[in-house]
Formats: sequence, structure tokens, C-alpha cells
Amino acid sequence: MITTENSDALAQRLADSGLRSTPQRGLVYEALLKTRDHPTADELYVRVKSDLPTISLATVYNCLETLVHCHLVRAVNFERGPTRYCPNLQPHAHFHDDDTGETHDIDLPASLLHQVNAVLPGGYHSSSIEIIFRGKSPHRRASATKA
Amino acid sequence: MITTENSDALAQRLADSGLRSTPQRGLVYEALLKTRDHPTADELYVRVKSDLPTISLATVYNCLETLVHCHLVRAVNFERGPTRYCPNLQPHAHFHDDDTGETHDIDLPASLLHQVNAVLPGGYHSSSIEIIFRGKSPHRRASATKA
DNA sequence: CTTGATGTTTAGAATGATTCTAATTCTGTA
DNA sequence: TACAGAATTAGAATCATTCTAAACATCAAG
Repeated sequence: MITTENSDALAQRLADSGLRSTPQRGLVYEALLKTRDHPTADELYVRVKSDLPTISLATVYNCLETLVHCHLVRAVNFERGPTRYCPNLQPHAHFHDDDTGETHDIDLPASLLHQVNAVLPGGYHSSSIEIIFRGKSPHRRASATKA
Repeated sequence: MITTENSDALAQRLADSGLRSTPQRGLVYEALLKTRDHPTADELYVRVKSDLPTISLATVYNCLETLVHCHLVRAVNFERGPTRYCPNLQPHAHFHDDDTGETHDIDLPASLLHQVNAVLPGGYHSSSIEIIFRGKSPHRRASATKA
């Protein structure tokens, strides 16, 4: 599963960001490519440890951060930090402003939800759909307000 | 902002679930309705404390869990638990199987992403879109596999 | 109106993922 | 070879959340 292609891609992407190619980074990436599941840092740590017993959990975290930064890997965890709550029960998406950290509600027409739901292959039944945007929102004032 | 309507709705929903209406639950709900932001449990704790100084953080968590359970409040935090990583760079959504805990990739046509993006009001610019489904997926085998 | 049974709240301890720190090791280049 | 910056490491620290056990409140039955 680890191919010269993948190794090269990794080395190339790292170089693009001015970063070094290291065994640890290679192994973490390799371990990730080897499976179709969505492992946690801890699970990867266990898997990589058999090849490189001296690797530390912190390094696995570091490598993952690097891989995400190089756009070779996607972090499938949506919000870092504490859970937030809202009393808005209408179907809506959330927009996270990268600059201010604010979360805004975005109304979602029912028709769009149907269309999104329609991409599910047969046999899948969703009880909820969560849509999160991330980016820049229009500022009302010069200074940022909270959350 | 706290109206008889809201109080009644709360009492009603609680009753529907066989739960009691308590000052703590009322205050947490009220505090949540009072603002359009998306407060954390900790922020709500601070706000509610001025009305009921003896309330504890654990109670705020409990009340929020109750409100979510009664469908009066939505928890805007997507994944509890550790971050997961995937090397699939194609645009795709994630489907969380409620039964097995597995995460499956769902392909997303570019056209759908454009449509989703189109719901953003003017001035919003998203750099990423995350779509998470939750529900039941078709089982291949009788027993569940991991993650 | 007493007595349970059960539901709630509370403070503080425990958990668990992640990040930080400071020391060590490595690598590429002068 | 030797230095500077990058990377790794182990372990401590952080922080949101959950757990625990005890105290409290409330309702229904006698």
C-alpha cells in the first residue's frame, strides 16, 4: 500500500512547505494510507509503534498536524474546544468565522436538505445532517466580538 | 426574552419525557434563549450563576443534556471524542453509524457542493465545508467492526 | 402529614484527548 | 567537524467533560 508515489508525494509536499522528510512522518502517513478506517492519533500511535517502537504519542500528534498542514490528510473532527449550544431549532447550518471565532446560523431551505440527503447510497438512513462552513463572514464593526 | 410561552414549552417537553421542571433547567434554557450567540456550558454557568449562585457546573451540563434530549436545544459540537484522520482528499462527507460507531466516506458531487455553498448570504466566503450525517448504515456482516 | 421511592443537584474527584515544556537528537550546510 | 535550526521525545500540564457519592426535593400512598 505504501508506494513510491505516496512517498514522493509526501516528500514533495513537505519540501513545498520547507519541512523535512522524516521516518516518523513517513510512517504515520503510511499507516494512514494502509487502512480505509478513520483512526485516531492514539490508534495510529499503536500501529506505528510496531515499526518504530521509540516513537512518542506527541510525535504522532505533531506528524498529523504537519500532514494536515500539507493537505495530505484531513482531520475529521470538526470542532476543537468546548461544545456550544443553540436554541434555534429551525434547520440551519453553522458558519465559523476564522477571524473572530464567532459562530453564525445559516438558514437551510428544506429543498437543499433533501438534495444533500439524496447523495446517500442505498441502505443509508440519516437521522441528522450537520453542515459546517468555515471562512470569513462580513464584519459589522471594526472590532471582533465574542463567540 | 423569557416568556410564558417558552416556560410552558419547557415544562411541556419535560413532562413529555417524564422529567421534572426545575429552576435550574428553567434558568439554563432562559439564558440560552437570551442571546443569539452559541455559548459553551462554562459560559452559561457564569451567566446563570448570577441568578442562582449555588448552581454547579455539573448541573449546567446535566440541564443541557436534558434540554438536548427534549429537542429544545441543539448541541453544536459535532464529534465528541478524539479527532479522526483520513487521507481521502476527494470532496466527501462523513457518515457516522450510530450503532457501530464506524465512520464512512460519502462521495460528494461537485454540483452539490456548489448548491450548498450557494445558501451563504452575501459577504460570506467559505474556505471549507464539512457535512456529517448520522444514522444507520447497511451492515455487511452480522457483527460490528471497528471505527 | 409522615414515609419512601425516585428524580435532581451538588462539590469534588477522575478521565481522557490534546498541548506544552524542556531536553535531546538529527540534518544540512558553512 | 561544528553550528543552527528542525524534529523528536517523555512527561507534565491543561481543559472540557463525566463520574461518584452524598445531600435535597418532590410526589404518591398510606
